[in-house]
Amino acid sequence: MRKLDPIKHDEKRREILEAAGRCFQRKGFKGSSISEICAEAGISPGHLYHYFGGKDAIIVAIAQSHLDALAERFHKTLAREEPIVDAIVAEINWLTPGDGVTKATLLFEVLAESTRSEAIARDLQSHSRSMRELVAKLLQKGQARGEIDPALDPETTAAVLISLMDGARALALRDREIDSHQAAAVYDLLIRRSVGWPRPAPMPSPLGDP
Amino acid sequence: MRKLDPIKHDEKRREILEAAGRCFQRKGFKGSSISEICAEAGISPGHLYHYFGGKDAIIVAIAQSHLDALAERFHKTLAREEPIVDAIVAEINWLTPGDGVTKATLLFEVLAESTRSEAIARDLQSHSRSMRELVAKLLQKGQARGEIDPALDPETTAAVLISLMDGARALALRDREIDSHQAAAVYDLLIRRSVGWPRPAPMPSPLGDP
Amino acid sequence: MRKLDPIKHDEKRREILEAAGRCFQRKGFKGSSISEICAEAGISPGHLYHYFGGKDAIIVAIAQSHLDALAERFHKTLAREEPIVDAIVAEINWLTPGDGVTKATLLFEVLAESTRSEAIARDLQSHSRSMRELVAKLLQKGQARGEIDPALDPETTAAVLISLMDGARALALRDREIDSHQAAAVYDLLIRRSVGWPRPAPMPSPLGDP
Amino acid sequence: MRKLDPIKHDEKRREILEAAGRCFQRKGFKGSSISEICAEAGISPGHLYHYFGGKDAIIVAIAQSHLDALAERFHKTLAREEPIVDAIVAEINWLTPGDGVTKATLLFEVLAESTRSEAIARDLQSHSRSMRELVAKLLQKGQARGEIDPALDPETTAAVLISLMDGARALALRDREIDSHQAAAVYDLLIRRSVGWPRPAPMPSPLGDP
DNA sequence: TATGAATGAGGCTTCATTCAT
DNA sequence: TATGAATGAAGCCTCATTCAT
Repeated sequence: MRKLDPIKHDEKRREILEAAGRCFQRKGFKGSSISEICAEAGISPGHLYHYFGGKDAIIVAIAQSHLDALAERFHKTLAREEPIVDAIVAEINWLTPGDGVTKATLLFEVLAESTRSEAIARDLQSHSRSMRELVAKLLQKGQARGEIDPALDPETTAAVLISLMDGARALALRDREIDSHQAAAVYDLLIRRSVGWPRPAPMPSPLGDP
Repeated sequence: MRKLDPIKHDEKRREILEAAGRCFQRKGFKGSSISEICAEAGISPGHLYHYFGGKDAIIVAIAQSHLDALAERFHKTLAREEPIVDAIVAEINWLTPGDGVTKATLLFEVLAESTRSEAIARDLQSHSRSMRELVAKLLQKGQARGEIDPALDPETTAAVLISLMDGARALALRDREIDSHQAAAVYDLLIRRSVGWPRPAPMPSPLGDP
Repeated sequence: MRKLDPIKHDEKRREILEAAGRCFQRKGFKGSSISEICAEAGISPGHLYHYFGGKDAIIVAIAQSHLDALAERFHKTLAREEPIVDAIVAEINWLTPGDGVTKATLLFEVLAESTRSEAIARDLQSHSRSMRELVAKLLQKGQARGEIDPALDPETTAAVLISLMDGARALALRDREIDSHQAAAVYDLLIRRSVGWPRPAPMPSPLGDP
Repeated sequence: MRKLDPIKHDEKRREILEAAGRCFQRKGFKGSSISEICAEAGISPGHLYHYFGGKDAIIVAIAQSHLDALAERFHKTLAREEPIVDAIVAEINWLTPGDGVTKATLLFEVLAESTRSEAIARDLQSHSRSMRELVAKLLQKGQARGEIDPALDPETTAAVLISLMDGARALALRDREIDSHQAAAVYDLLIRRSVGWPRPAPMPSPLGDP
């Protein structure tokens, strides 16, 4: 009846969300049942409905919180004030080790679900927009400093750079036999060579050019 | 006495698979029910089990056939005998128009499911491996011709290039407000600058450098 | 907070079991559907699964409880401390009236099912063993008292005597036109003459012998 | 359209019936599906309906043919013209070896089903009646010859003796650890002592009586 | 005679959700 | 706040049966 402790309430909500996240990672959104989530969270099914309006609400909340978590990670990396290119490379480096599968699953779940759920689509897009704007701003700063090719449209380039991270996640699932450090090195090179400025000098052709 | 046309049998199987594909695209693997699929295919629920052992078998078959379709598209593009870089860029260009959402959904569904289904994981990886090997071979050819940076490891580079296509698909869902042609141009530039050889000369800074 | 009455839980379980027992008696194990059982028990189909893991679990539980019931009846009869032979005869007498059909059905269902279900086979055999051992002990006592032929192996004889009760149940189904009291009298005579000791004197032939 | 060969027709029917019998033995009446039976018989489901009106018809036919087989066995034993008591003992001896389980299953299936199917109930009772009458006649003959206790009602005694065989089948399922030969010996003794005439002299007490 | 495609009802079970306590 | 009993719709699948060939 009375809100005894709104802080505890939020904490419980978070606990449930974490339990749900583990379930969803293992079995997917539709594959996880409310009772599985309750078991994982150690609460009763009835109780769960004090914290969430229904399964869809949980899914939306998980999608949000997962996107939040990714954004937060990214913000922390950016906070180190390195050149933006280094930050992106660092993110991709973080993705590549063996637990890439685990890290990637939920995002693809969210991407797929964004196709069906208007709410998730909105979340996804607003998150992406804010990350994109952040990156764009840094790119502009880099352009001002002469570190980034000024010919690039910051917004579009930002979107593409971010999409590279999704690609790296896909790679973790697709090519489990590819050495992750080598892959990271290729990404690094790919990014530096393409957006960097002044463009790195062409390496002398191994065949020798006159 | 009369063994009835195994051709018709295969055709029906394909029909059902197509119906299932449409459902899965709309509602996802777990979100599509057998009866929805049957309705879409215009058959009775019982009948479906003459053609597939169960829902999982359908999902696996769809995953396979979707990956096959993607591979086939890619092969066709490669068959044009352009430089590999152009082929990849062309693929990404194909992805970018407005129906990108539709084109992307099933792949993410498959990526997510590969986390849970051993069979799908195997399919995904073998498909990826064969695409990767193909691209790697072309990269080597390009290196021999002096079109591709010889410093790059072909296999790893191939994996990364392919992952760019997945990234482009993610971009279609994430950033629906980004102009797809501009994005394609950025991808193009990104790829050419990084793997191309002889490295394109640094463009003169638009700001003018002394 | 409040763990709800485990007693009520058990009671409900028993209620469902009783409903299932009635269904199984009417239609057999495989012939009774979960929804029939639910209707008989007055609960919803979903609810049944809070109490039983599945239909097989119900069948096993019914088999157990039916065997328990038979054993209990037998124990009560034995508790009257009559000679063992009288007890067996009394049991057979109880079986013979017109409702013999009803009484016999479930047992044959269990016997047939014991062929297919390892769990039921185990139950059946452990129940039989314990009844057999009980009877064997009483036979030994009878042998000590000179009431039972000491040449008989108690264990084997016990098994055979118990099997007579199954036979009597079969008779109820096979020969509905046979007078049950007469049959009981023949069983009585059969048992007394064969295991009794001192052997009853040969009756004088009614035809008279010189 | 035309009955090409009524003999072949009957033969096929028998083949199907045998296949069905094997299925029913393994899985029971309700537990065996038409398609299992078809697979076992090596025919198509549609074809089966040229020989039988439906599953129930097959069950009834199997029940009949199983009862027929049992009766035939019994007739053959009786044809040896031994005393009736020896014949019954021989039957029980045949039942007791280790494959008793296999031999018993179908009969219990039939007994249980006779509770639900009027047709099977009729079959069962008419078979039992005819066996009973046969045995009764032999008992009367034995009484005339002074081999059987003349005090026994032939019809009722016959029913009871036949029920002993059912009991022996139950014993095979209930008490798999009981030595079957010993059990057979006890049955033998049980029958001889009870219906035999002149009654075997009381054996001297092993303890010695004054 | 023989096949196997086709049906649709119904079986078992799971699930999201609600409600009394 | 917390429980778990309770519901009934729906999901996957199997089945007996029919029909065109």
